[in-house]
Amino acid sequence: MEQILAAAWELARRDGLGGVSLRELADRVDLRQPSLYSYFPSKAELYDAMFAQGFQELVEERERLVLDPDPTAALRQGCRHFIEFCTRDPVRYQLLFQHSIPQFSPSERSMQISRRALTILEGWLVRAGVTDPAGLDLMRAMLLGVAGEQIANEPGGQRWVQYTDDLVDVVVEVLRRRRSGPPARSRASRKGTTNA
Amino acid sequence: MEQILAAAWELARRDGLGGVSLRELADRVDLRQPSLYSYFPSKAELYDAMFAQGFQELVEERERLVLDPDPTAALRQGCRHFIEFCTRDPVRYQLLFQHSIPQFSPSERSMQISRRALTILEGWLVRAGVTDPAGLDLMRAMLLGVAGEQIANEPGGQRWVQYTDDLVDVVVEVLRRRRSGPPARSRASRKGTTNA
DNA sequence: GTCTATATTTGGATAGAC
DNA sequence: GTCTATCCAAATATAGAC
Repeated sequence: MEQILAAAWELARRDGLGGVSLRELADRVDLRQPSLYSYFPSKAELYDAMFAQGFQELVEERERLVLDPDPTAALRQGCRHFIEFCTRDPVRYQLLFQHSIPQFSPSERSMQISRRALTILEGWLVRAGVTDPAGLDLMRAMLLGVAGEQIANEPGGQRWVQYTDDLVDVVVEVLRRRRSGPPARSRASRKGTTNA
Repeated sequence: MEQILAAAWELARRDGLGGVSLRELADRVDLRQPSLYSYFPSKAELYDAMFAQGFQELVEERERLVLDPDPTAALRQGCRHFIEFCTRDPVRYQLLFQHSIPQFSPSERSMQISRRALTILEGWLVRAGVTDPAGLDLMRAMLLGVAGEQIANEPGGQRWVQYTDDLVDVVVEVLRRRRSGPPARSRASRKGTTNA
């Protein structure tokens, strides 16, 4: 079962997520194709297991991180790890963070694991003084944006990744500004906001 | 031909990009399936035409924008439009900005159109005082991150979109800091940088 | 350019014996 | 749980007449 999942990841890395075929998957683990149905009632459930496993890995790696005592440094560290986690395995990134397999949507059980990962990030943010829920949204969007561009345009490189720390700092700063600063500028009250 | 592309987009929105079938596409335009091969030598070329059309739309919409005289306001405006452009049509976003059809990669002709779109964004940045090439990279990453999260988690909503202006400010701020600040802090020289 | 007819491949999934 | 055998559906693509 573990072997099946491992082989599925291998195939996904070679042929793309959608290109995983149960026939070849069975071959890889020395089974006949129908035998896979003893493990997964459908292909969608295979994807679901991969999804759960991916987030499980993220959670475990995050729990294993030895974080700096300084909360801001710890946050930077956690964010760098996340970017590295994404770029390390683009296919996993695709399954976990892009909804690129239309016939699959994660089960409730899998969603719970993904929420555990999110909760950890939230903890880092709170400890760094970011309590605004917007902080979580912004940070996620930013990190996924950086990871996505890095993967799409320069897999394995550093061109985007190198800015992670700076981006984290500034996002924290913006959120701090929104909290303490002048009553957050609304779109309407700002100069030059009209579109088209 | 125009009709074929329009029908293809409709199908893509309904069944996903990968789910576009030439049979049904032919039906929609009152043709038999093999007749499509008079228009496109392969399905990949159909995707390529859609890709080119999508970026063509972006370029034209950008050229039609009436921008604020203040360069920073104009930049924000352009970025807001981009986010709106992405969220308006998630499938188009997927084809243009995620590489989610493995068997397709854009032709040189299509890439040229996409580069025209990028050049416009670059112009906005330069006029707003961002000349560092990293500015373009970061801005793209941020915008795609926001659009992606918005589409994935709350299609049609504003939860992420509302931070667009702030993110633009973040990017500008990061670049300003790197330009003027102390000789850009390297990862190694910073406190608490060790991972794991 | 468009048609009919068909080739060819490849999926996921099921039935039923062992 | 695993197998053999098979089903069924769907897809892209080609051949050749009109």
